[in-house]
Amino acid sequence: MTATSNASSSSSPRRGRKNDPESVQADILAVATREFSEKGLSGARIDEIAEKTRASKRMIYYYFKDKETLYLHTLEAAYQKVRLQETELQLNHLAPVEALSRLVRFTFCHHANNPDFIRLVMIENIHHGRYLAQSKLIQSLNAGVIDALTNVYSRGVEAGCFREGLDPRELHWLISALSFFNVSNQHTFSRIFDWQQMTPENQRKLEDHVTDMVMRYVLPDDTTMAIP
Amino acid sequence: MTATSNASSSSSPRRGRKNDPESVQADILAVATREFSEKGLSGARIDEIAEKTRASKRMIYYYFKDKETLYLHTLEAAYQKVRLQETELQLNHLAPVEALSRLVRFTFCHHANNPDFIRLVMIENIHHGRYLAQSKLIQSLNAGVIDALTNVYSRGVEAGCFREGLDPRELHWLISALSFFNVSNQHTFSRIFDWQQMTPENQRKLEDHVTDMVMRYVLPDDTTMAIP
DNA sequence: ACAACAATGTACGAAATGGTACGTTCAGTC
DNA sequence: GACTGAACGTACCATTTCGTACATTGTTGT
Repeated sequence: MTATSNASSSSSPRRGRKNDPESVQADILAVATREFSEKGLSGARIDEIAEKTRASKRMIYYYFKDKETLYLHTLEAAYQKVRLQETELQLNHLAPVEALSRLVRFTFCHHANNPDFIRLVMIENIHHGRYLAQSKLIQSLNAGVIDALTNVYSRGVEAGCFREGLDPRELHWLISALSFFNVSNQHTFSRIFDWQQMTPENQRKLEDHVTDMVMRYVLPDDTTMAIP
Repeated sequence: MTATSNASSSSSPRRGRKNDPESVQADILAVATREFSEKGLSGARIDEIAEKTRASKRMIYYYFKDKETLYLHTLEAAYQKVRLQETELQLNHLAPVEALSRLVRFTFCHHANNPDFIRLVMIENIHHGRYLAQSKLIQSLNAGVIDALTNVYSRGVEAGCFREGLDPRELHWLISALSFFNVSNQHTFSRIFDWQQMTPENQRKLEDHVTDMVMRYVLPDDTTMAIP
């Protein structure tokens, strides 16, 4: 994210060059991400984004047309970044039980470490997913997650270590719900129940419990517990 | 919620009366609830609330001082309404397993039927729970939920039908997470995974799976499943 | 009946905010 | 080195939006 950066695949060093459009766009997007995720679509201020950017307000409209379009780009970039990290998980060469518990723990930690993304998704849900609906990009990005889980689950069923009859989409729904809620509702939950849930210790506990919960749900009824 | 309503304990019919402050306040609060839960704190417009109210904009500031104060009152009223419904559950005279599954199903359905409340909580979390922190009222309202669950759980442990070592607060966290996510993330989840999760049929399925999941988590390891 | 206070309507002010008009500089091309 | 289009800066406009000043009507106690 330094001054002489370069986006996309083609790397042009841009030594001593004054104009650097890619880096300007990336900078705007980075600032916009923080701003939108902090204040929401209606709460974010273009002027404030402009101030915090190396560029000027004029540039925001030059590259992104609209406040709404900028928001959409922000959302797309956030999903892209997240899904990129997810594909780095190699679950195929792990045994089903280890693969699933690893996936759960990864999702839990990943969400915890990307609160900006979580907040953007919350905000997008407040807007009834209207902007996400406009994005063909995001739709296509997310097929892989279900595929990976379907693979792990069916391997597990075949090996007899998972019970039959579960829908991978619903399984993903459960894992997402627990990992998402951990970040999304941390403030109200902490304050109401006077429980510092974001301390490293309590986060470790919650990660264990969430993993435990998913495994208990998937394992056959007669399995004795020993969750990785 | 008709014109001739009456707030608090003292009931004065207010026949043929022109001024009716209680009803005006209630009306403003009702409209504000819809508006804030739909658009958020920064997205909501006082002028729009005023238009949709029987009263005028002047009255909003007369009774509620601020946009922010109005929002806080809205939040408090929402919590109050919700917790009131929750206390109607009588779990004491049910066996632990039935009591817990009933609590889970109730929470799930309750959240599903009160999307406005869910959205207000989402919005409040976007604001880091700053307004909730100012409200002594809400803090005090919520102790009862944990108490009820603690009671059911410890009865279950004593009867040998629940396993030991679980924290009722964490249990409540898990139940809330699943029930909350079902509403809060319905839009992004439906669109991304092309799954109509809010159809009555899929809601019934999810309710069963959520209940199933909680019960499997709480029941001792050697229990054979037959979830109510 | 009348004072005193609560409740309400109308119109307006001041600041914030999304967006643009217009001009200037940079960098590659012939 | 002139030309062209992309990249960028500055100043500004129009509208929205929160909030209020001021006037008016209703209600209650004595």
